[in-house]
Amino acid sequence: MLVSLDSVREQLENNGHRYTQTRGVVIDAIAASSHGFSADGVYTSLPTVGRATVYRTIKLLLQLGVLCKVALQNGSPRYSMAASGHHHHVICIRCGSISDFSQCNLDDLAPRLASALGREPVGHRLEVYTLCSECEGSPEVTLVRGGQQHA
Amino acid sequence: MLVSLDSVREQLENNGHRYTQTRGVVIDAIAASSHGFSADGVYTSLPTVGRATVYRTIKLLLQLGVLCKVALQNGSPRYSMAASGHHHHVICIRCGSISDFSQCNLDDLAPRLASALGREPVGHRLEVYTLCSECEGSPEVTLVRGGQQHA
DNA sequence: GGCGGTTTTGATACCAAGTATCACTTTAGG
DNA sequence: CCTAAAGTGATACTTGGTATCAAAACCGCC
Ligand SMILES: [Mn+2]
Ligand SMILES: [Mn+2]
Ligand SMILES: [Zn+2]
Ligand SMILES: [Zn+2]
Repeated sequence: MLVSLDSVREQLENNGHRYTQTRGVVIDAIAASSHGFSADGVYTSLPTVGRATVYRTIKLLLQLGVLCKVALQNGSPRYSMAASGHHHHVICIRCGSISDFSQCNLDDLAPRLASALGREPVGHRLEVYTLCSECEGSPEVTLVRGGQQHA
Repeated sequence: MLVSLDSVREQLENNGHRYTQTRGVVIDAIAASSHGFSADGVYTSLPTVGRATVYRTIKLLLQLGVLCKVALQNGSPRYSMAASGHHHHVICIRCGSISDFSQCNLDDLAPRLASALGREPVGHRLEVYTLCSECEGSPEVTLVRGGQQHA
């Protein structure tokens, strides 16, 4: 929803990949997913698409920068549509929903680290865990396989 | 090496766990490991100890705060002895060696995020990837299964 | 529309990093 | 030494993902 499907198509085609029927199905499912979906969730929601294809498509979209891969606090991987530019993620410890942020003073983190460490960072990962506003009041919901999201 | 084995024993016993023969063997292996070891590496280095026990022991040491678990850039998990206090990790993208840092301006990160997000962070993970000084010059070494370390 | 080369797909098998079970062994303590 | 509790390890299972490879889809060209 939050990303133009046509732009994903362009991303694919501009990089020598085809926008096939099957990829369209997967991408539609991803676009309809909540932030913080699992690969297995996409797979089980699409009985017509093979497991390998779902994982391959997600990997491709990661390479193209269309998706972000993040880790829940327990390490379990989740995906969400990539915001443009460098950013990080806030992840709900209960429902696994993901939101982006970039407004903090992390832009100067890299140079600070460079001087502190005497080496150039070539990348970093920052994930912040919190209880999202939807989850704050509801003590019932538990994070389940596939990533439980709010109704 | 960098941590007192006796203190690990105390940690265990103070928390109602036994310092068994087997745990001693695993902990010795871990203490002798370089920073950034893999569970499987410990397992295969100890033919007398069962796989489940290696993983269980590592899990226990994580719970006790004796070990840190970090992720390589590709997501593969590695472990290292925990420094005391809140800190983060610098990970070599080539050899997987891990060092700690805490001196950056990340202490004020949490409150900044709290106000930026309107929610309290309950935790965060920051991992910085770099090429360690040992790896900087050597174009040969490749990161292999189990975590290739410097000789 | 049909051809043919390239890409993609999906079933299957496999791998990596663990966890659940459960009978057996250790251990601490009396 | 006996016993109850804790720990161990073989085995099977799970989750997340990749390698293979024959079959299917795609694309440009005629
Ligand atoms: Mn993102
Ligand atoms: Mn550490
Ligand atoms: Zn939530
Ligand atoms: Zn290195």
